[in-house]
Amino acid sequence: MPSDAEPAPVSAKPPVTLREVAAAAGVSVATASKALNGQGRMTAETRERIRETARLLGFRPNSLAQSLLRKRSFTVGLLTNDTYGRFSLPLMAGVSDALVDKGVSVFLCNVEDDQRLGQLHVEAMLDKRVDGIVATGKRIDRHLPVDLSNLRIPVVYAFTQPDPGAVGLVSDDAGGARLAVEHFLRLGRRRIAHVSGPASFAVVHARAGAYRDVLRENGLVAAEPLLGAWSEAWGHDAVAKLFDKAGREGWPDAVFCGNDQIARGVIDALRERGISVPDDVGVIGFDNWEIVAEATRPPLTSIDMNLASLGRDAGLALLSLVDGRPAAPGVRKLPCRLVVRQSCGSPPG
Amino acid sequence: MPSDAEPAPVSAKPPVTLREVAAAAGVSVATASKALNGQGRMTAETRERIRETARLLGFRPNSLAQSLLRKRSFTVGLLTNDTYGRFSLPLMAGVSDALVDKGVSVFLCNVEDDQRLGQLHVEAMLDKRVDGIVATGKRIDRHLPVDLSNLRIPVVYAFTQPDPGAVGLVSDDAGGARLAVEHFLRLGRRRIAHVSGPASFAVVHARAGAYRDVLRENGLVAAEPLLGAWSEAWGHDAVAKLFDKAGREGWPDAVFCGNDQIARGVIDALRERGISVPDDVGVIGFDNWEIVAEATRPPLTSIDMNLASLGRDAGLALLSLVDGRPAAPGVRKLPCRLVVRQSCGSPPG
DNA sequence: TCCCTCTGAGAAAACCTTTTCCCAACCCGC
DNA sequence: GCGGGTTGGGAAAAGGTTTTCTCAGAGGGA
Repeated sequence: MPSDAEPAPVSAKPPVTLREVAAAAGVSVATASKALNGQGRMTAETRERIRETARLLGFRPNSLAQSLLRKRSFTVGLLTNDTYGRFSLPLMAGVSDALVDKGVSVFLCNVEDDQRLGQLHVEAMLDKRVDGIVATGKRIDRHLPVDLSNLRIPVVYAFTQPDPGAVGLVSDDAGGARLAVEHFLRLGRRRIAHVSGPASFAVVHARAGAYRDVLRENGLVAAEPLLGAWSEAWGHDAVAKLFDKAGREGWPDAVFCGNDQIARGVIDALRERGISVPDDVGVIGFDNWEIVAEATRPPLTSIDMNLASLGRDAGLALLSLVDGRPAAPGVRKLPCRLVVRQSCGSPPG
Repeated sequence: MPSDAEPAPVSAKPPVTLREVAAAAGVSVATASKALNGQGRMTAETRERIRETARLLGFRPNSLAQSLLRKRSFTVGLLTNDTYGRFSLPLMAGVSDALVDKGVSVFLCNVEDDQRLGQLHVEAMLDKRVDGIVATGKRIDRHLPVDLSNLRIPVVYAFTQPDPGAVGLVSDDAGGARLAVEHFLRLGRRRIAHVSGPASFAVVHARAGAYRDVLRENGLVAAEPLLGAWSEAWGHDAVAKLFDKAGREGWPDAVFCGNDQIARGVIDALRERGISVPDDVGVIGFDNWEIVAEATRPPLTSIDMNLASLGRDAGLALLSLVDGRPAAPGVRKLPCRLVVRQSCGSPPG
């Protein structure tokens, strides 16, 4: 067997180093480095020759060595406790998106609600010298089970409770609720009910507050919000409470729901009662969880929290901090967006 | 103002190095390193003193420096094109879980279906000297938009189409379908229909094949599977096709659905027709997407693909390869699991 | 011819850790 | 006291890159 037929074990071939490039180009590593980075002074001819050599050899600088020297790893950690990622994943995608273009990679750290796991991940990240951390979670009003307050590196909190004095980004839930209720009002709806999740969630109060405010500003009285669970079943129950009573004229003509699952339950329960959506009652959800919103009959108008965009902003804010540009501490609220489908009908006339 | 009141800019304090530990303990860095790693020979007293010093100073070895030397970064990349992560996220959590305990961190790389983005992420990972890559996606029968076939590092494919000769892990869809159909048979159901997704998906054929096989093995004739979309709406339509015909005796007494959304549509459509689930018809879904399966009325029995466990296996397989232990190439199928809820009823009698 | 300045490029330190080799001192038996 | 083995610990190289400093030579003016 001719020896050149022997398949080279690909995995054994080490990456080409700067030293090899320099040798091939007949210069020192210093010159090679400078040539590739556009630093130093040399003839254009020399620089181009080195660059060409590097290209030919497929040279790529060892990021580890660079990081060691520059004290910047171009790496950040993304901490989350939202295993099933309904909220986290778009957010994570946003963070990653914003950073990959700047050559920054993202460590995924799922800490569940486990202190030990959190500790483990944070230490691993610190050891790997991440430049910063984005902390995110499934609830805006809860801390992750880790203490990030005394780290040597910047931390940005996105869609989770920030430490005091830290930089946090969350959705503007009150603003989102406003969009929903004002949409109803524009459509001529006047008897607007609000069905939401458990009182233990801060967002429930933020949204209910805005619901009341908008109605009051328009000279209407808000009904007491119905608080329950974040589930379809609660949507069913709420409809029973709202509509199973004498006097059709007392019925709401619109229901603003705390999330899309509740809205789905509401819509299904209304259909079962022969009440038409959107003709008799308009329904708006929250979260714009497409897979749910598009499966309701009719498809659900909903409030989108723009989580991907929130993630991008968080990524950029972190980068800013890493680069030493100070950011205003405190919580910044990012606007929501109304996504109109068919559960509210058209304006009258 | 006394100078000690001046708040030290926390972010400026650099991490403590081995050199500092050595100096504080009055030994050389070599000795310090050996003391902390349990290498070399020295008096127990010396070793303990160094360890204590390190603990006091909060020394943590710089992973970058270690990686540079060991040519192992204890870092892997996780490539996915499943932005909304219904399948990816449990899988990713599994990979991360399996690896964090071994000190290995995971780079999250969302490539959408974008070649450029894929290229960008792969190069970033290679530059950062990841030890290996787990590739995953939203479809078992599609490639990611990146070429991973000639990398210097090992690659494991999980829940996505592997390159020829590579190591791949997927769910055993045929086995899962078998579990479902056999469950129906155990419950005494005999006229079992199959409603599934588009014919363009490989899993549709795998599951349909197993459906036919099990029925044949039991001396029953399989109806032609109804192929459509992965949606609730298609579940509704399919029920119309199956049940809106003369002769109640021709109706199925069980429907095996290709995913939980279809199953949900089927259950809703049956209820609207006054057909009882599970009394008249049993329904089984696929994916065990809890948020859907638990919201159907009655809650949906479904097939779980054990994706978290698949992710763990993929992580461990990759680690194996990284450590130089060869793995059998080819696709390994991991068993699914039947999750019984209330949509199939109890055994007769 | 001499001195000065500028140009192009290299040597070496630095980043932090691990590991190999080496050395000095000590103990033992003879 | 001496040779040999053992013990405790240090010096130095290695890993790949960047950056600062240095230097040789060329060019120009007097």
